[in-house]
Amino acid sequence: MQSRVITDGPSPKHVQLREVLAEMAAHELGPDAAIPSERDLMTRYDVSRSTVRKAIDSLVVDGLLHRTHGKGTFVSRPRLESRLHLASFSQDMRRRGMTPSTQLLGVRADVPPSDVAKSLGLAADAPAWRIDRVRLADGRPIALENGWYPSEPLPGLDRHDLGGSLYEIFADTYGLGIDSAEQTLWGEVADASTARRLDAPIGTALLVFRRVSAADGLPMEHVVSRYRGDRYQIHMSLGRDQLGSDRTATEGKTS
Amino acid sequence: MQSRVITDGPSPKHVQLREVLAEMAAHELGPDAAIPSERDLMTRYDVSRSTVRKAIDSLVVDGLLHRTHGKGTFVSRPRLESRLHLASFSQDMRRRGMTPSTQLLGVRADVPPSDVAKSLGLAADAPAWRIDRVRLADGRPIALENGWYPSEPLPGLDRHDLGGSLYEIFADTYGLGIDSAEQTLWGEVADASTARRLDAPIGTALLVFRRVSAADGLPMEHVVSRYRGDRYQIHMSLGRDQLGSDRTATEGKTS
DNA sequence: GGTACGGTCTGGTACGTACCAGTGATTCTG
DNA sequence: CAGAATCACTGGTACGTACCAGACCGTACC
Repeated sequence: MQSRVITDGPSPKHVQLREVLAEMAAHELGPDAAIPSERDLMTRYDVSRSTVRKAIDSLVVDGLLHRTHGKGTFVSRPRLESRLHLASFSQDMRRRGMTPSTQLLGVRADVPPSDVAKSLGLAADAPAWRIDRVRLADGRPIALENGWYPSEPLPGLDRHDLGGSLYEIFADTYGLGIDSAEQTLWGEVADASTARRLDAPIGTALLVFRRVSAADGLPMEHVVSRYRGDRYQIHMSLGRDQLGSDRTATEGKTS
Repeated sequence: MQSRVITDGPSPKHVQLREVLAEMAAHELGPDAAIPSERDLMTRYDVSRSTVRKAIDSLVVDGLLHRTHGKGTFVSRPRLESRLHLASFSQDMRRRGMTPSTQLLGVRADVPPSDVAKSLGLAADAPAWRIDRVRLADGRPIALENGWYPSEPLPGLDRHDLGGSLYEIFADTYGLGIDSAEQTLWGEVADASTARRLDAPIGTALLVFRRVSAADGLPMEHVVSRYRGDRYQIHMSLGRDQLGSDRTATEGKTS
């Protein structure tokens, strides 16, 4: 077989070589097979070793190849990456055959703490809605939510029924569809007031989510949710797909 | 401030430079700030430009820096579009500019508990490898791993260096590429022995992952990892892709 | 037979050089 | 003064060289 020629052209040589090698790895060679040595490749394609190494480097970073010092460079088996698919609280609960409900603790307009204001892109003294809720499944408390929502794009939010999905209210009443979010998850231990709200002992393990959601690039929500670690689990499947694009499903689960 | 000197030493120069730059980016500089130019760095640290570029390359790959042709190289704001790799403890730590390490607590062949045996598809009295490890970042304990691995497909596993990625050993030595996993996450509170291993107070909040991984449909791993909830966070970025199908990227993070 | 030693593959590190290609401020020119 | 040309930066590509270090194999030696 004669090798494709690498030339000075529209794309850099190392990119062309990369494509040649990726093609070779995917078709002519199988997983665990060795690709030609670097010195072999440089004569075969008439490029320098650094160009060969750069091409291989990028394939190694992408997980297509892996190197072993002294032995060679080999085709990797497709590696694992994951993307998560997240469902809403209500959806999760219903999927588990449980009935979700919400207990509204309070709604009021207030000036949020500076970090919240910053997340929401608000001026330091701008007011926002503060909404505190307890989420329940089959009547048992699962999570405590402390949310802040900018008041300017959401006039009269406090006059709505806040016992259900806020996202539905945003979409139906204000025409604001939440389309992105940043979420951070960590562990915490319940303090006295949180424990009381969740009807749990002080010191109960909690899963804490902080989520900042946006509609059309505008932050609309800053919410911290504290889930009972003993009643709530997150489950995800990590599966292989194709190189660089894997998907997973995630579900909340109550026990 | 005088620059740390880069020398021929135990670790390659580009690795040393990488650490220096990661430190600089994280502390002296903030997001969007420019790092010194490549030619500046090569005189400042007395290394060649290719060494400088190699150090920067790896930080770019990890998302810490980004380059703009003609303008410079800049510190990235923590972006969250990178993907979660399943065996990514080390990579996640490095991405945060921390140095990962592993402390092996013990390896032995033993008969696993029935639930583990069931997960791994083993007979009730079949032996398996039990591997206990503490994962550290910058020398501080982050997670405690208790893993079980079937002994039949993994003969002599205890003779390998278990201070790094087990997945790499599986792939390189046994030709077993992990290609799927089921993972469950919940909250817990540290008991006495876990607390001791993690050098944390009893009652510390933990994030607990249970993962069952498989290669070619055969279960190869049952591992429970307990992360310190105060030092480890998971961050996910949720974006709407198509109607009704959200995608996310996830990465581990230490604080 | 077993061990030790080279030789020779492999990839890993590091140097230097040269030139190309964006970016943006300065300077020249009409 | 407005626009074009220039220049001094930045990173991007590509070359060549040299030597180090791990893996493997064959051979010479006990």
